[in-house]
Amino acid sequence: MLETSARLLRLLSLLQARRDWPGVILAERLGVSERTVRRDVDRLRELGYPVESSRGTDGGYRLVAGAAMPPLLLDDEEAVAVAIGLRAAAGVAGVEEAAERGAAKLEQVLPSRLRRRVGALQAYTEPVPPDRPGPAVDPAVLSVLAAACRDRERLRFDYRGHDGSSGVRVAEPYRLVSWGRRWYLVAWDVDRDDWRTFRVDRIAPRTPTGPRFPPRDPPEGGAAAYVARGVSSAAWRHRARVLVHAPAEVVAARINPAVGVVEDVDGHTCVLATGADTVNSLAVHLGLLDLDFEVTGPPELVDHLRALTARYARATATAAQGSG
Amino acid sequence: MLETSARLLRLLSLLQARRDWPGVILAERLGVSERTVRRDVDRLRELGYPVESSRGTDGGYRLVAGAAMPPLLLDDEEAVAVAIGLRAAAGVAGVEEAAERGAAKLEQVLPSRLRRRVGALQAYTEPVPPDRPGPAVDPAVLSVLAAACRDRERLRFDYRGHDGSSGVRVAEPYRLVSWGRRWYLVAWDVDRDDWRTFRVDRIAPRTPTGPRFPPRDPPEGGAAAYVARGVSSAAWRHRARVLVHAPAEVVAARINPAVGVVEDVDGHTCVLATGADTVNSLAVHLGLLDLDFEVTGPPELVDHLRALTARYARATATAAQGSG
DNA sequence: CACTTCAGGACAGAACCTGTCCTGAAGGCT
DNA sequence: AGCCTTCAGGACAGGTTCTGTCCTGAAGTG
Repeated sequence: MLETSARLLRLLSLLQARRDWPGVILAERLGVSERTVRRDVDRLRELGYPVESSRGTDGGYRLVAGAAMPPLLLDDEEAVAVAIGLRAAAGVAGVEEAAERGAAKLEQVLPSRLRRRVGALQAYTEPVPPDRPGPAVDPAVLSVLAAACRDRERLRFDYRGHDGSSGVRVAEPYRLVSWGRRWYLVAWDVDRDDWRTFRVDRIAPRTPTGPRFPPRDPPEGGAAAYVARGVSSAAWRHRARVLVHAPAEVVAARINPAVGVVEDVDGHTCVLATGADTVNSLAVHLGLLDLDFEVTGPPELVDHLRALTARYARATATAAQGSG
Repeated sequence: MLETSARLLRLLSLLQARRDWPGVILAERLGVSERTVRRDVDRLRELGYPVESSRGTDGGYRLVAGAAMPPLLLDDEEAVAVAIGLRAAAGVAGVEEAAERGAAKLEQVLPSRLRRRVGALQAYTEPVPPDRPGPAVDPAVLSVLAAACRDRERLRFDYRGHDGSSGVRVAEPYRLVSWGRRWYLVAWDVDRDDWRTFRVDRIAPRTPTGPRFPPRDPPEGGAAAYVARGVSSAAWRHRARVLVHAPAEVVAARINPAVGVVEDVDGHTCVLATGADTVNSLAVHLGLLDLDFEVTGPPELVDHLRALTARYARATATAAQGSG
């Protein structure tokens, strides 16, 4: 009977909406006998959607994850949220194609009143156009790498250099990190006996994975900070080591870890190793520290700081002297 | 027969995956007669999921949006994308609760191999914790406002001021804008005869909506820029009008529109009206212009610029004089 | 006009569904 | 241990639905 099919969907919906349902409540909600509810639960199970049950006080039924994705029964608000979210997911490396497909699938069936709401919510949610996407990353590769991280299994993979050459690397993976537009793998490079960061889009894993390895102390600050330091500094065209007249922890608290590394000197001064894409950015951002500092090099930074000093001096030359 | 239910879900899945299916192909895919396919299509229709059809060459069936959300049949990759997207959607004002519910619903049934993939993809996708959420916005209010914008219908609403008072406003809505953690409505205020920006969380719409109105020239630069100018400047604790020794278009090209307004003076100088939360930020960011400028007030800014100048001068005092 | 496709009735035969009634079993609390 | 809560599932009668086959009708397109 068609009502059987409809009821199965409603049952699935109820089971998705909340964890535990006693059979008698389900029978009330579905308008059938408890025996029929038990039959329906069996039907869901035969369809591949596992329904667990427990007896006794506070017993009941609950839907759990099985081997297959069941149909997703969403209410109006949730459907809107999924539509919004799929738009956002389209910008995430590794899932953009699936997100586009999912979005198309959803929009095809979204009731018009919900589609209007999605349109409203999406309007100007991201007023600045997203950066162009990074290199395509095969989701299967990400999956393999993620599993190796979790299971602490040694990896062997072909790794393409930026010059096009390729070599085999052996590594003990620690974490995957999404930074900016790219995915990175932070791993212990077995041959180099040190931590390394690998671009995921340059990795071609070899199978099978290798033997398991014991956990290792992670890089200082964790994988994200490690990648951030390596990636940002790699991108900088201008670098400097600046003596700051303040304790290291004060300086560290004022900067984003991606901006630089702070090294203590004598407890009340420290060195900030930092950089930027332009010498002006570098010079100006030092001002954001709001702390005294000294720069002795590189020469072009010194020159620019002197020019900036002169500009700031001219800026206030016509202002009244002193102030209340 | 249980197979009827299963087949309906498979049919729904096929119809969601692609636009047009001739009946004979569906019959092959589902392993039934074409007559049964027609019965199944009728069953979907009775369940509230409209299936359109067309006859003749290139005819076939397609699923369209109806009054209700059908079950969403996602493949593995799409399910991962939805899970990722719902996490992202949880940060969007107006849908965070529904997104959390949707995410919980999905994770409850996501097969474990997909859950691991979601975990991998989400790892460090947003290394910086999101700002605390803005005021709750009723999605129904957003929906009403969005519909009024689309249909160009005059609105009447109760509007709470920041001091708690409330008054009735009459406006011709133009756009909804999400800026930072809040939603804004940009509308023509009928009584004030000018554009205004309204905080959506302070709006209580009155029904019914009013008469339609003809389209009006939008605010300069569009609604988002309009909100950006108004909102950023409202938040600034320190403001300044700075004379910049460069043409207005050069200066405008170097700043984010949210940072300030540029007014031409004489073709080769202009005034930048800008601001920041701290006097140091204001002072330092003027340096990012990389252009000569003059500041005559306010006094605390002048003082700080002089202090900054002295700091920059000290910074290079020990460096070698001159450079190649 | 010919070919493509969907729409849907009629029929025989097969299969399924439901509510009722009942026994059995497991979990938790006293 | 006993009692109460819940799920598990068989047996049965009665009723309903489903399927494939066959067919006519209709609409769209070239």
